[in-house]
Amino acid sequence: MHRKATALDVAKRAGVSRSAVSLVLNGRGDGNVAKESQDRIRQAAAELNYSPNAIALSLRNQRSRVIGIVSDEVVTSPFDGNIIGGADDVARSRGFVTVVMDTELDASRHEGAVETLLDRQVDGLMYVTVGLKPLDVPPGMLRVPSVLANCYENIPEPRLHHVIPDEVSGGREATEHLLQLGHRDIALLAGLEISPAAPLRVRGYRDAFAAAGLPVREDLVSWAGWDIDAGFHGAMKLLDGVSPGGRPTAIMCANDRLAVGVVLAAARLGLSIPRDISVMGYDNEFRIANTMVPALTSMALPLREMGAAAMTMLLQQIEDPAANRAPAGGAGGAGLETAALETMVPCRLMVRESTGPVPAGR
Amino acid sequence: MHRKATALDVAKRAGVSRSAVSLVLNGRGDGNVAKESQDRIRQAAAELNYSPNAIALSLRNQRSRVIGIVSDEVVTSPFDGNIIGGADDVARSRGFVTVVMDTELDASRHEGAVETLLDRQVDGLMYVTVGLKPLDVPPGMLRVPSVLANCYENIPEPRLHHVIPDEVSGGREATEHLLQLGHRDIALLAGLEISPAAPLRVRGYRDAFAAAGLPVREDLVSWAGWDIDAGFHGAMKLLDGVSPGGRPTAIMCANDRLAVGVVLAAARLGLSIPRDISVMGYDNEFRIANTMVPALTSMALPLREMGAAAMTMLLQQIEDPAANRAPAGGAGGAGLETAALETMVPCRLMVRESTGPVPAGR
DNA sequence: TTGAAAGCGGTACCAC
DNA sequence: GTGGTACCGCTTTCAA
Repeated sequence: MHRKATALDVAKRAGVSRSAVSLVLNGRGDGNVAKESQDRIRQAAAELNYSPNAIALSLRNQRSRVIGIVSDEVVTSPFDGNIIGGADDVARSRGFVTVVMDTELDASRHEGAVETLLDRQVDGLMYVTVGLKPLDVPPGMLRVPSVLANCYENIPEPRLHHVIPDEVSGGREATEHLLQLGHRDIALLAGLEISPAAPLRVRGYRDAFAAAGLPVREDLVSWAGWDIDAGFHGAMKLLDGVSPGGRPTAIMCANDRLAVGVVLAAARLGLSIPRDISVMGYDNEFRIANTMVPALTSMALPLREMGAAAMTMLLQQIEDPAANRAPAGGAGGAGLETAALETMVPCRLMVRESTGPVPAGR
Repeated sequence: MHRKATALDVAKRAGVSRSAVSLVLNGRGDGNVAKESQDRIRQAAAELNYSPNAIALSLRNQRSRVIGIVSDEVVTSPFDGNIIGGADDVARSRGFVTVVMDTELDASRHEGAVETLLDRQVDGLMYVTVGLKPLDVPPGMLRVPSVLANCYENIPEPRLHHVIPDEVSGGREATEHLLQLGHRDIALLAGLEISPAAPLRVRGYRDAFAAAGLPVREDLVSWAGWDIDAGFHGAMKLLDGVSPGGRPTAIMCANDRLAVGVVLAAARLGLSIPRDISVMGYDNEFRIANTMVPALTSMALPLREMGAAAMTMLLQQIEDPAANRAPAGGAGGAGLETAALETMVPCRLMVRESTGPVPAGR
């Protein structure tokens, strides 16, 4: 439990000055320090297990090579953690480390988390949410390079870049998958209307029908909720007591949990999936979609890609401050700043066993 | 986007010295600084929006009031995030902040994460895992106060305190719940034998039978796995084609996902839950156990309590270095160190709708 | 080729 | 009651 070795300890052991240690260990030894001294320094450092004090470095260099990630509940909820995984991959590959602070959905803590991180000299900030949502950006985020992942500024002139999934085409491609299988009576359990993602997925559903020149059966579209029981009851309403000819041949769900409920309802009713009815999920939740019986066809959110894209933009801003930020309402701008970018990452269709051709005769 | 105000800026504006600023803003003004100066200092600080640079503070004070949390995959997996939530609650209430680093199950990154945190002067470290498991403690953790949550040192003389759930009594109480409902033929889908938690839950199951003076039907116990499909196939094996009199009246599952599979299988077979058969989950997974149809009776892991308990022990060590750490193999010990403690937190039974009395005639 | 010294932003001790 | 100054660990400039 000894004090950690400092550069001075290394210098003493090698019989040189602190400056020499600094130069050598930062690769600027050649031309400045004698070869012999270099070897002694490196050896002393190894023997003492020396690594520089990152705090002192940050203070001196005014940058920390740390990226702060603030999240509403990515750590504590079961969802969307891979955004952070993807972001961290990119950060590490470029010599940065990420630290995460979770505010457990308490909006009053967002700003404090940002200030805490700022006081510790983070070089950049990333805000990540569970589920697509608008965000009131904590003011501190405007003081350093920052990006948003899975959320966006809900104002006319956004100031920060953001990366979100392309929910409309996700919804459209999911629907197209079913249309291609011959389905026409495709019910939609649409999540909750007040959530930002759900209406976009519904729009994609409508777009697919429109592009195919087919009408949407409005009686088959409902705002169900997001959970297993909502899927169950939604499916019962669609299927229970309805004649085989009258019921939908496919049910598209706004997430996998709804789909679990649908599959459960179908089982209760003695309906076989996908023979009697196809079921489509959304989110491709790990260890749910792929382990259901039958395994769920689902639309995967590009979580890791989103995190990676957001981190890439952030590091770009940090390392090339010229390409920095959008005009902040016009006042004080240097005039050369670029507008805030919206990056939409496409979703990926995962075809599994819960979808199949439309039953004969339909 | 100006440089942040420093104590010197405040001092100039208030017409005093840096020392005065420091004293006043740290509450030691009275008796040292004139009331008038105090007011001017406070006002200047407010006007400049001054907050001290945490990096400089850490360097000066040799402590940061930051707790580093390293995890194998709590951030990026769907599980056990509430351990961190509970830990963070306690840390914040005592004026510390937590930062989390997730290594995504890559053991080669554990040590690097610890060193990174150590280089940033964290005052303490906590290691958190998804699922109970043994841990090779990264050596760096022995250099500052540290605790383990949901994991433990698998060696004869552990050096760090750890907090884990009481899986044996969890398994026992779950089984007792079913026994009390009159069940005797209770199947067990036991997870995976190689995972540390599963055998403990099984032991609890056996303990409950033993305490009741009842025999365990070994043909009903199987290592199924952890996922929905495993639960489904396990249940089919127990129920499909078996006469009503020959099948178990209850199925206890080592987690909720298995239970989902069991419910699904029962639905396929036209069996009603809990009328024909009771199903018991484990973990009380949020938005799975409580939203299943029927809602699952489950054994809740005390995640928040575990995190809170671990953080409480950690802060205790930090603030009272006397009560510091267990003997590290005997060498160099000062003789007064306490042994590493194991804290077991009880699980909580959540009774819902998937369990009921044993069917008449059984 | 090397070492001395300044400074990053604070705190705390010590003269005045 | 006040301000000067050393120091935390490191990098960088400059003089020797």
